[in-house]
Parts: sequence; structure tokens; C-alpha cells
Amino acid sequence: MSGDEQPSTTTEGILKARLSSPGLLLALLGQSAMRRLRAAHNAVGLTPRQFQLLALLHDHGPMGQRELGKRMGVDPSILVTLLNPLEADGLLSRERDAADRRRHIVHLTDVGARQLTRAALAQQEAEDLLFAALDERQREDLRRLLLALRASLAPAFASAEETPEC
Amino acid sequence: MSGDEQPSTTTEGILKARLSSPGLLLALLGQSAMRRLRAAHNAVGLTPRQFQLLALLHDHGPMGQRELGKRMGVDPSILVTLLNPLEADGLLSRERDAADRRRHIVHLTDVGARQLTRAALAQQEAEDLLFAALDERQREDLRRLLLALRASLAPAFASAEETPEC
DNA sequence: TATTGTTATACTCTATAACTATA
DNA sequence: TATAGTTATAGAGTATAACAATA
Repeated sequence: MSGDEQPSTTTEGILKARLSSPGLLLALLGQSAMRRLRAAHNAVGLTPRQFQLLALLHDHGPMGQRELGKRMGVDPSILVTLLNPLEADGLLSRERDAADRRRHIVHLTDVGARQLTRAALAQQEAEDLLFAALDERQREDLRRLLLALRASLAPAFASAEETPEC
Repeated sequence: MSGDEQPSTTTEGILKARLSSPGLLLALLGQSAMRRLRAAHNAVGLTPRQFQLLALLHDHGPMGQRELGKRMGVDPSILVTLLNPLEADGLLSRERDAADRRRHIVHLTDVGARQLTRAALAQQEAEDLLFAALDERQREDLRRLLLALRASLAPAFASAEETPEC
């Protein structure tokens, strides 16, 4: 309440929380996690985004690129750069929608499904190392909190009936 | 234990957890968080990494670039690209160590401290929006879990007595 | 005119290796 | 020879805008 060496409690509180605020921790540790997952996915010829893409196709079935982009929260232009090599490798196929010839319906192939399983196993190993210091209870708590966060952020990506997975 | 439509429980468990595993959630939501924090920091002329850098100097006092890089978990070569514009803007100063003329000791200036406070406020606003759906208890739980994770990952960056902040 | 998908360009962040100056 | 810092180059990921084909 006085003195020139005594900052206000409010400002000091913010200053003290800078490096350990949940937002900055999430951003920086997320970067670290992404690096590890990328190494795991790269080992089987995928990127994390391509893994997410294949997993969405597996969980929700074939869909158009617009919907795929919305569920992933990425621009359609980025989607193309993810899809092209996957199609070239036969992990998925793009087929014109007979009802609306503008649309390309993306299908997961059997080869793609098998590759997805390999990548999932590699990812699991990477996560076990990443979260080695956290017990099962802590991992589940973290998962639940992040799921709640994702659900709350989803509307920003989706327009209406879509349900983005991130 | 039978049938061609019945995958093993283990594989199926991994497959089901793909898109909602704590690791992928952390990686993808971290990317989202980084985007928002970057917008906040950019508004006051900084990047998230530069914010982290200034905050470290504020919390731990002047230090050499090697130590700074270790605490941030980045290569010294990246550090230079972060430091140069900050020094040009007068937010910090590099001074040769008289005892070891190879070392450059980095000091936070008063201007830098004030800019750090502005950035911290902008970051706080961004985080309030980002975590709007989480109550105080959930934010604190998340913060604690991420702090535990950071502490466990620290040894990967530091060599010995260093204590990286991320 | 609006929508689906594509292409082209640029920007941010990071990793790696080669370089200098000091020790 | 080893270390502190610097520079140069390349790569991954993403955002933006302009474009072609179809509705």
C-alpha cells in the first residue's frame, strides 16, 4: 500500500504468473509434445496432421474435404497438401460426388487403416515417454481438462452442426 | 476372441484413444494456444519466445546467452534472432563479461521491464478468453499438471545445475 | 453469384552446420 | 583444443489470396 519498491498486488500477481500461466505452459509444452509426436509419426511416414486426418476418416467415415477441414480446424488449402501425398501412397482415395460434382469424397483405404494403426502404436510409445512422470490418474485428469477445453473451443471452428475434433 | 469384425481389445483401445489421447490433445491445443498468445504478444511488438526471454531475465536477473538458451530449451543460434531486435529496441542490452570476453551478459532494461508488463497484461486477456469455459479450479488443476510435466521434462534440456522454465 | 477444391506466395518457427573470437 | 556467440541455409507448418470448375 506504499513505497516505490512495492508494486500493486494485481500487477505483481500477473508478473509472477507469467512463466507458469496455464496458457503459456500449454503453448510451450504443446510445442514440445508436437515435436515428439512428429518424430513418432514420421517414423511410419506420416505427419501429426495426417495422422489426425486418417483418424477422423476412420472414426466418422468418408466425407468431403470441406467437412474434413472444419473438423481439423485448418484451411482447405492446407488440407490439399496433406491429402496429396496420402492419396499418392494409397492411404486414401478421393472420389467425385455423383450428386454434386464439385465435391471430392475422401475415403480411407485398407492400406490407410493399417498405417493408421501403426502410427497409433508409435504415438502411444511416444506418449508413454512424454508422460512418464505422470501417473494414470494425472494423465486422465489432464485428458479430461483438455477435452473440456477442446469442446469449448470447437464452436470457433465449426459453423453449425459440425463437431470438430480439434 | 473370434470373428473378422472383432479387433483385439488392446488394439481397439489404442485406436479409440487416438484423437483424444492427452499427447495429441496437448500438441494440437497447444498450437491453438500459441496462436492466441502470439496475437496478444504481437500487439505489443513481441513474440511468445521473446516474452519468455524477457520474463526469464526479469525473474532470474542478467545471464549469459548460453544459460538463457538452456532455460528456454532452444539452440543458441535461435536465441540470436530473438535477441537482436530486442536489443535494437532497447528492451535489453548485451555486455561483454570482463572476466571472460567471449561471454555476452544479457540485461533487462527498464524499458524492457515495462514492455514485459504490457505483454503480460495482453497475455492475461488472451488466456481469459482461451480458458473462458474452465472455472478457477480447473485452470489451477491444469496449471499444476502442466507444471509437473514441465518439471519432468526439464532434465532433457538442462545439463546439470540449470533449471529450465520450459 | 456462391461453393468446392486447387495453386501460388509469404511468413513464422525451428534445426543444422559452418564460421569468428576468445579461452 | 574447447567454448561463446554468430551467420547462413534449409525445412516444416500455416495463413492469405487468387484461381478453376461446378452449382
